[in-house]
Amino acid sequence: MSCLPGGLFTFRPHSRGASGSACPDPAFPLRHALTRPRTGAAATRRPAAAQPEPSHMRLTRYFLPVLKETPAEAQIVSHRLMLRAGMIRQESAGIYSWLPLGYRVLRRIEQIVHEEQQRAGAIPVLMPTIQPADLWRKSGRYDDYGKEMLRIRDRHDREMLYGPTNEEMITEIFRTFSGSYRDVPKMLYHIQWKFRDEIRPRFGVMRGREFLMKDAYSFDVDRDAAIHSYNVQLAAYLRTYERMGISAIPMRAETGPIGGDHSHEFLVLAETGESEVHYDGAIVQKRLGERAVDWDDRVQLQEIFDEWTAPYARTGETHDAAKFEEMVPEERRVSGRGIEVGQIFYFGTKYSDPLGATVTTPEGERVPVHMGSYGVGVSRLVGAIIEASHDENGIIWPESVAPFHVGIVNLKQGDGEADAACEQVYGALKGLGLEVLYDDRDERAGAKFATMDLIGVPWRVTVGPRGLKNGVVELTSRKTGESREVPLADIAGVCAPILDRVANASADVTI
RNA sequence: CGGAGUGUAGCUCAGCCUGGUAGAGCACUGUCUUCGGGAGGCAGGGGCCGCAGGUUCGAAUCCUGCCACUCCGACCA
Repeated sequence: MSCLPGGLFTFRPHSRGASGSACPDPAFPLRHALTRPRTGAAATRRPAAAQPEPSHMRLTRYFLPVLKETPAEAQIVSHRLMLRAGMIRQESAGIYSWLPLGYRVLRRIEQIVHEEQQRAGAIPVLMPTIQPADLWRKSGRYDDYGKEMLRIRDRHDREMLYGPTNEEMITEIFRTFSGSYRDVPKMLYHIQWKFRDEIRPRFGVMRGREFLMKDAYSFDVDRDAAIHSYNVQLAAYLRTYERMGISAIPMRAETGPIGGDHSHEFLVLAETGESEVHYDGAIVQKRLGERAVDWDDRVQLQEIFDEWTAPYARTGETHDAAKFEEMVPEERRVSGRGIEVGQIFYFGTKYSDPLGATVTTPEGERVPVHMGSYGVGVSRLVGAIIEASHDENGIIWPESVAPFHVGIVNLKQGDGEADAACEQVYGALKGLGLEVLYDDRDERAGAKFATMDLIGVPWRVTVGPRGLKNGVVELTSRKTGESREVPLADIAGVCAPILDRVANASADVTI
């Protein structure tokens, strides 16, 4: 069996249709907005004056090929909505182009993963997509991997492959440059495109052949140290998913030949999920929130691990009905479906042994390093978030991953007063540092509303003659549908909290 | 890889059974009327009917082969 990230994230839907669960958005920003002081990093880190003006934030200049009708091939809701919202285009079975809107979301998710990995102490690298076959012969996996591995030959007839995962390569990198206990602990990660030649790709980006994935690898001198690295990644994942506005529950996973309880899959609850899940309903409410984490504190990280793994939460594979009933009071027992969006794994010396990745201990003994690997399905998350957060009109993006924070709908394009008011709102929101999509097309109101709903922009400012007569515009939440009139001059103040929330958890790191 | 389908305009599809030189809606262009939830009229543009053979006076239509895509299964585990 495969215990490796390369074997993760297959997807099989259970049912079609309605939305599942996403974390509720943070509080509606309208209340108290005018009196609430600006807080957080955003106010200082994004000087408005330094913002260039990308012209593509006006819809007439953007590339947003939305479809009114649903393409025939899309079976599940996230696939349908990604096609309709002009996020992706299929180029071959399981292979997609990311169009501007989809690319924006993908980059946002990727950025959050980068920030949280680095916050937790992992170091970014980038390994190639193409690998030599010899490396895989060394680990013995070249023949094991089968037809899922895309094998190619270069002009000199050398055997190469498009990487389905990178354990071999990262282990070689570590082995080459590290030899002492002083060189550990180390945690390296990369976000790279991978290819698995699935027999039957389906469900859009949820189970493509080419997919973007974060893989982190930890190197430690012994098991205890490796378990700490594992706990660090678990906490980092909790932060990562919370920032994306989704609830991904760590569930005990199969550990294969290594044994122990150190593999967890993170599942987003959604009715269309591929995995059967059983869990203590109380865990859904748990939040790491703004808890200060000392990433070197083994005790604290162990406590976080214990806190999140104590409640019963398992997939169908590891489910134990008797234990479930014993551990969880009946009213909190929940069974449903989930989409796997990450997996963390401690695998000891499985690769360091055959590949000879050792360090010398203070006592002069050469020992193989203890490793773990930690995957996040970056491109898959785009689909998973949509599965967990949509309605009959389209996508409902959590603020943190939304392609645009605010959309402006001009109800009477070409009308001097409406145009001027839109420009004023547009300028004010951009000035804050928010990313704004201004629908300046000469379209009817209904078409503009439908587009904004479909692409899931979390906040919409509606500007029309009716409101302007009273000097107000309308601010509407995509998620709740709740609206409120805002004096034109106050729009920036009212929207400021959005930026605070979005930038709130953003770490001071660069790639 | 087994089974079942589908390839016709940018998208959703009809036409194929029963061969006679290609259609609708949406989208697009122009125009008029509309204008707070995907409006309506008029006038236009757009297709080597997946590819290659074959049958026929004549093929989108019938036959053969190939290719691509989709669905079910197996696979992922």
